This record gives sequence, structure tokens and C-alpha cells, in this order.
Amino acid sequence: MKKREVQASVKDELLVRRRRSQMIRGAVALFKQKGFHRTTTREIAKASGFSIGTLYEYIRTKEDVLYLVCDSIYDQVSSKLMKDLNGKGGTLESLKQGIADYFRIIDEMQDEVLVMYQEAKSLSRDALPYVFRKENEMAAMFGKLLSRCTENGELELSEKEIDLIAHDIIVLGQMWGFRRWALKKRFTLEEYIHHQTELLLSGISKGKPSGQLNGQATLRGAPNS
Amino acid sequence: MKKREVQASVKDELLVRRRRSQMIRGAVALFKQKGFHRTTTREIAKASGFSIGTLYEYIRTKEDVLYLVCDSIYDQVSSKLMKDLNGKGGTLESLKQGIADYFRIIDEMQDEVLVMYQEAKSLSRDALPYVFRKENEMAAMFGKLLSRCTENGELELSEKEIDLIAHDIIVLGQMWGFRRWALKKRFTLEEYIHHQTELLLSGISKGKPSGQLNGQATLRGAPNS
Amino acid sequence: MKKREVQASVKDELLVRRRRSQMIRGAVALFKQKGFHRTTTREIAKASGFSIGTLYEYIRTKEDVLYLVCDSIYDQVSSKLMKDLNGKGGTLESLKQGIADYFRIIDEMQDEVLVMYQEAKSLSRDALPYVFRKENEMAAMFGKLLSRCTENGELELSEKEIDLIAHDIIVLGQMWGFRRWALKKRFTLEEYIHHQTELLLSGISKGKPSGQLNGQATLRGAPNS
Amino acid sequence: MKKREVQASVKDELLVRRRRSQMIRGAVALFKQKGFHRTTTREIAKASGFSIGTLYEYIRTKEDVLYLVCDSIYDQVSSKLMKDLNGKGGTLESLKQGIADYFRIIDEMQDEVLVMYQEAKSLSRDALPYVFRKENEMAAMFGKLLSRCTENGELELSEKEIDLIAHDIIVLGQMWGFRRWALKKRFTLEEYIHHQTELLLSGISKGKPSGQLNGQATLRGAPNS
DNA sequence: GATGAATGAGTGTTCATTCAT
DNA sequence: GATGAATGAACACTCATTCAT
Repeated sequence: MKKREVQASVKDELLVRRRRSQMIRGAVALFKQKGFHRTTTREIAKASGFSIGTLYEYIRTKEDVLYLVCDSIYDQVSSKLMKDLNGKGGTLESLKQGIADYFRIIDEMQDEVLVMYQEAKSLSRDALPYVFRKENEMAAMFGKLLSRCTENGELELSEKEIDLIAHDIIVLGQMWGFRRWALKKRFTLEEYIHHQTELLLSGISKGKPSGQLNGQATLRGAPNS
Repeated sequence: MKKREVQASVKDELLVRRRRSQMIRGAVALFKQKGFHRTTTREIAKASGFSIGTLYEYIRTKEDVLYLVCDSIYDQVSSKLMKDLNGKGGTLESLKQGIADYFRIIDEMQDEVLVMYQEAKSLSRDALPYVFRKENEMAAMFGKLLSRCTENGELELSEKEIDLIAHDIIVLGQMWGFRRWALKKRFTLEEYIHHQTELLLSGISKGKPSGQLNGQATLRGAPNS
Repeated sequence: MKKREVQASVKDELLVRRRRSQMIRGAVALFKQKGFHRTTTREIAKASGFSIGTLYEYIRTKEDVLYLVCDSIYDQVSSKLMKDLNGKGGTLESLKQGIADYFRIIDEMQDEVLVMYQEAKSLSRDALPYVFRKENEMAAMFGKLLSRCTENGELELSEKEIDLIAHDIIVLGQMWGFRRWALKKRFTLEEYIHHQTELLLSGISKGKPSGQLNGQATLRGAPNS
Repeated sequence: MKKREVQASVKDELLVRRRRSQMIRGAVALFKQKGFHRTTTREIAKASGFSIGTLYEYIRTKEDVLYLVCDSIYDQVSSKLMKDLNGKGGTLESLKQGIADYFRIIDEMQDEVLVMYQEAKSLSRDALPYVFRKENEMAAMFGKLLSRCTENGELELSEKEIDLIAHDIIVLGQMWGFRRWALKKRFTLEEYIHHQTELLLSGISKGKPSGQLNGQATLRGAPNS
């Protein structure tokens, strides 16, 4: 997938990568705290450890910083996810693990995800498509897992259903990030993973209570016999 | 629930209400289009049909407008919802209808919900708790429905599970608003409602395929018998 | 002639006129001293007697100030000139007086003319045509005077010659402004007028030494007999 | 005439000359297009074929570039002119040729002259006197020509008149450069030369219609007999 | 109660200049 | 002698807010 290139005045590619990584680290911290719009470019420069002039050697506009931040977070999340999901067979068990992996990644990158999630909409018209593509791509990863399960006869889902569930997984993962003010009071991460997985899988598995799949207590008190 | 009061210089309560309603209508249109931060107070005044000076007779700061907007949207959504849910008995069927009602409200108020959803985080520290409370309140409405079903023996859910599912419903509803770029290509509103309800209910109902509840084709090809 | 309108946020036309006149006065003083590019908008605001914010209520960009300045100077020069030239008959004597009037106007508005002359080129592509038109218009005034003299048989000039001489008059007038560092050491204004008029008229008049026209000493020591 | 020296860090005089000549070529092209103030030092460096660091090895400030450019143009114009004028006898005919030579030089170096003409005023206080001296020097060349004609009895002009006419020649030459937007529509260079020379010479020649001097048609239809 | 002119702190961005490599 | 990354003062312009009318 071709990215929207962010132009830098500095030629040294290595340096550009290094400086931008500083910049992203600094910017995420600030955006987290005060949001993109309330953060000034000067603050970003300072948090990145260089001057305002230097900042602008590596970007063209403030929005470039946001794009770089979002891009970097997506890349991190999806590369982690890809590593975890890669080669995952078409079993319900591996689907379950895939979901758990994803939720754990979200938890790890909580701040980043929150930032990306809340600020991405401030990207300009021409950067948004890239974000949508990235989101679709991530949903597609789960789509593939679900497809394989269907092919293996572990699930019986139409294309449409696969699509929807894939998006549901993505959103319920993000939900752990953006509703933590409500969820953290009630659930640990593992509880959250457990219950949501249960809900998703028992909702789609072929008549078998998913709880039996891994021997954990089912969501329902008593499995139907 | 006590609201954060927004101070007005004007005394005439009726006038205040009327002006603020104009203001909210204008502001929603603008926020929808360009977001809170990119909208100026002048634009809000103009879109509201009065001068900048008059605008400031009815608010104290620009943020007040955002608060008023969010507050109004919440009120509309939750009053509609309350009307629909009120007296809903403790049956799965009525739960299902409740979910469908909620999703349809979200669809109707798509723009408003999107605005509120994306801009609420720009509210200041002291307005946020109110938003959280409102969100909790709305989740609680579904919580109550779920409780009743459990009391009636239609569902078997723990407190925690009720909480989680209630939040899931809220979020999956919002998802129809904030992911419409992906969902509208694939689903009509009714399809979306159908599939999500199916997923949620078959995930929690006591061994009965939810599809049978209303005679529609089930999500799964063949119900377990 | 339609002008390029400079947009103001303020509605009150009278106020706009008053403020802009303050602004022009302030800006001319500054441009004279340091040129357009070295003058900051804040300096312009200060010199105009209002804040930077107020300045921008009456213009859109810094370049607007320059345009307003140039426009105003042109208007002053050409309206003065028009008043002086109006009804000037087709005699050499009146042509001579017209030239003298013009040179005196330039002298009066020395600073303004210098500013306009040196900074007009900084106007943007779409403002320049207006400046050219104004310059042509002014040249055309003298063109008309020369035409009348030709019609009356006082001069015998082709269209082309009229055009050139008209432009020469304009430029030799401006020259008094932009070369004053050289000319003021050697000439008073009246001397300058006298000599340049002599040169121009004896260069074109029909064989009669222009000096005899008004009884002044001729440029040449001895009239041709 | 002693020049304002522009300091270079580099010692090798030959290299300094070579680099500066590159620099001037690049800068003229840029100044022509966007003016001095809108041209950045980076652009100058790039157009000159070396880095910004190297640029500053050969100048001290950006203004030095402008000075170098103006200086170079003056030198070119005046050396060409000096070559053409050198040894020009004291006849009206040679004066005429001198004027034509000058106008043709201006035409050849149109862009450079325009640049110098429009940007010289941006030179700092201490560089301006040099420019004035150069202009005076050039006027003086024509002054000398006019003096010789007077000495030879071909013209009868006072010191003052000589001075004025010399400056007029310089300015009417520049006029061909800076008013080309108006003149090029109406005149070819040779027409312009012809008419302006005619005007200048018939304005000062001793009662003899200048047209007879070289057998060309006179400006006036009929010479006085 | 309504208006809109006035304000100025604050913002994103540029660019001449320096200096370590 | 050449390079180009780093710097930060300076700039044009915006906009929430106030207040005299």
C-alpha cells in the first residue's frame, strides 16, 4: 500500500527516521494530554527535543505530525497483529487467541490508540482515505481468520457476516481503549477479553457453547444440554 | 441529575432557551462540517442568526457551545430512548425491539451523534464527568432491560455481564454512526440491526437460537436442535 | 474603471474609509522609510493608531495595504491633475501649464510617489493590471492635451508621437521624485519644470522657439533669427 | 572609485570570482522572477549550483548578493557603454549614436536592468551611495559627450542643462526597461530610439531641425525655413 | 437586549545565518 | 573548502472575548 509521503527538507534518510521517531514519541504524549488542536508546534518541537526550526525540517505542516503519529500507530498495531495472527490455523481456538492478542495489543498501546482514535478525524481530506484503508486492512485480518474457520466447517458464516464480525472485533477492541473510564472500574483486561470473546464466539459458533472450547466457565451459568 | 449550568447574561429564561436552540442547530451543522476547533464563534453566531455580541449574551465561552450541543444531543437521544424503552417488559422480544429502537435513533441522528462522539473529548475537565454520567445512564437503560430479562429467567447473566453487554449495545450503536464509511457499503440499517441483534442475543440467550424469536432466518444456517 | 475591491470585515462604510485613510497615512510613512517588505503589519497597525487585530478588520492581507496605498496615491495625483487639466484648451501655453501642474503635484506628493513607484511592483499578479491602467490613464490625459494642440494646428504630431511624449512627460515627472538625490542638488523645482518643459516643447513645437511663447529666456543663448 | 568590499571567507581570489559569477547569474534569474525579498538564500545557493553553506563562504549577508548583482550589472552596462562612447567626437551625430548605443544596451540587458532598477533601493544605507555614484558616473559619460558638442559649437548648453539632459537620457533609457508593458505594444526598439533621439536633439540643437542632421524625416512635418 | 468594532495574545510557518563534520 | 542540519527570532494572520453604543 502506497503511503502519503511526508516531505522532509533533510536528505539523510536515517536521520529523518530517527528525528521523526523522536517527534512521534513527543507528539503522542502531548496529543494524549491535550489533543491535537490544543497542542502547539512549539510544544511538539520541545517535547521532541529540538527547536521549532528543526521540527519544520522534517515536516511541512502541523498536520503532517498528526499523520505521522497515526501512521506510526497503525503500523505498530498492525505489524504486531500480523505477527500474532500469521499462520493462525482455521480453528475456533486460534480465532480466540487472535482476538485476545489484538485486545492485549490495544491495552499495551492504550494511549496511542486513544490518540489515533480521537484525532484521526482532524486529518485532511487527502489523508483520511489512507486511514480508512488501514482500518479496513486490520478488519480484513480477522475476516481472513473467520473465513478459514468457515472453510474448515468450524463456523457457518456468510461473507457479510464475516465482514460485520470482523469490524465488531476491531471496534470492541478499540472500545477497551476509548471507554476505559467505564470499563476499568469493572473489568481487568483478561476479564474483558474473556467475556467479549465468549459473547462473540457463542454468538456465532455452530451450536456449541463456546465455553466448552477451552474449558473455562461459560458466560451462561449452565450450558444448554 | 444536576447539569453543569451554562451562565447567560440575559434573564428571560424563555428567550435563553429559544436562542440556545437556534445556537445548537447552527453549531451542529458547523461542527459536523469542520469540527469544533475549526469552527469560529463568529461562524456560530452567523449560523445561529444573530451577532457575535448576542452569542456571548447566552454563553460564557466557546466551550459552552460545545457543552450545550453535546448536552442537547444526549438529551434528545436519551429521551427518545427512554420513551421507547419505557415499560418494556422483561422479554427477549422487547429487548430486541429496544436495541432496534436505539439503532434507529442513532441512524436518525447520525450527524449529531457523530459530532458529539468526536468532539466531546474537547470538553474541559469539569464538563467531562457529565458526559460520562450521561453515557453510563444510557448504558444503564439497557442494563435494566437485561436485568429484567434475567429476573424473568429469559437470560442468565451476572451483574458484570449485564454491564458489559449494555456497553456493547451502546458502542455497537455508535459504531453505525462513526464507521459508516465502511458499513454503509455493505449493510442497510435494517440489515445491520438484524445481524448485530442476532449476534448479541444468540451470544447470551439460553440455548435458544434467537432467530426463532421473531421468525426471521437465523444467523446460523441450522439451529441446533 | 472598476477597482479591485479590498474586503473589510467592518460594515460601516464611513468607518472603513476613515480607518483606511489612517492606515494609508501610517503605511506611507513606514514604506517611505523602510520599504514595503521591511515594514511589519504590526508597525503599520501601530502607525495607524490601532491594534493589529483592528488592522485586519479592514484588510485581508498585508498586500492589501500596499494596494490601498498605491490606489490612494494614484487617485490623489490623478484627481488633482484632472482638476488642473480640465478644460485646458488646445494651446501650447496650456500644455505647458499642464506639465508644470503635474510636476508640482509630484513635488508635493514626493514621498507618496516615491513609495508607489518603488513598491508597486510588489503587488500581486492580479493587482498589477490596475496599476498599469492607472498609469495609462494618466498618460492619456496628456495625450489628450497634445491631441488638441495638434487639432488646433499648434503641433504636428502623429498618434505614436503623442503617445510617446505623453509617457515621457509622466516619466520625467516621476524622475523628479525618484532621482531627487541627484536633481535637488542642481535644480529647484521651478528650474526643473522650466528646463524640462523647454526641452519637451522646443522638441516638438512647429519651428517656433518655445522660449518666445511665454517671453522667458530660451534654453539656447540666442534665438535663431 | 573604491567599491564597498564584500568579504569572503575563502582566500583563493580566483575561486571567489568564479563562485560569485555563478551566484550572480543564479540570483539575477531569481530576482527577475520574484524579486529580492521573495527569493531565499537557499534558492540562490541552489540556482548557483552549490550548497547554502558554500554560499555563505563567499558572502556575509543576503544583501551582499544584491550588492554583487547590482554592482555586476552596473559594471557590465557601464563598461559596454564606455567602450561604445570612448573617443566619440563632439558631433551631434556621435551623440546620437551614443544614445542609440545606450538604449540598445538597456534593451539587451533588459532583465538585469529591471532587477537592478527595482531592487537597488533595498540596499542598505551604506551601499546606496555607491549606487548613486554609479548612476552619476553613467550620466557623466553623456555629460561629457554633450560638453564636447558644446565646446565644438554644435550645441549651446549651460552646465545645468548638460546635467539635466544627461540624466534625461539615462532615465529615458531605463524607461524602455521599466515601462515595457506600455511601450512594447507601440514601438520597436529602433522606433523608440528614433523618436526619443529626435525629441531630445531637436529640443537642444541650435535652431536646426535635427532631422536634417542625418537626413531622416523630421519629427515635424515641415522644417522652418 | 442587541450590535459589531476593537483588542492582542497566540499560532503556524519561514528563513537568514551558523557551525560541526 | 564544502556541506547541510540546526537554530530561533521574526512574521503574517486569526479569533475568542469584551464593551461602548
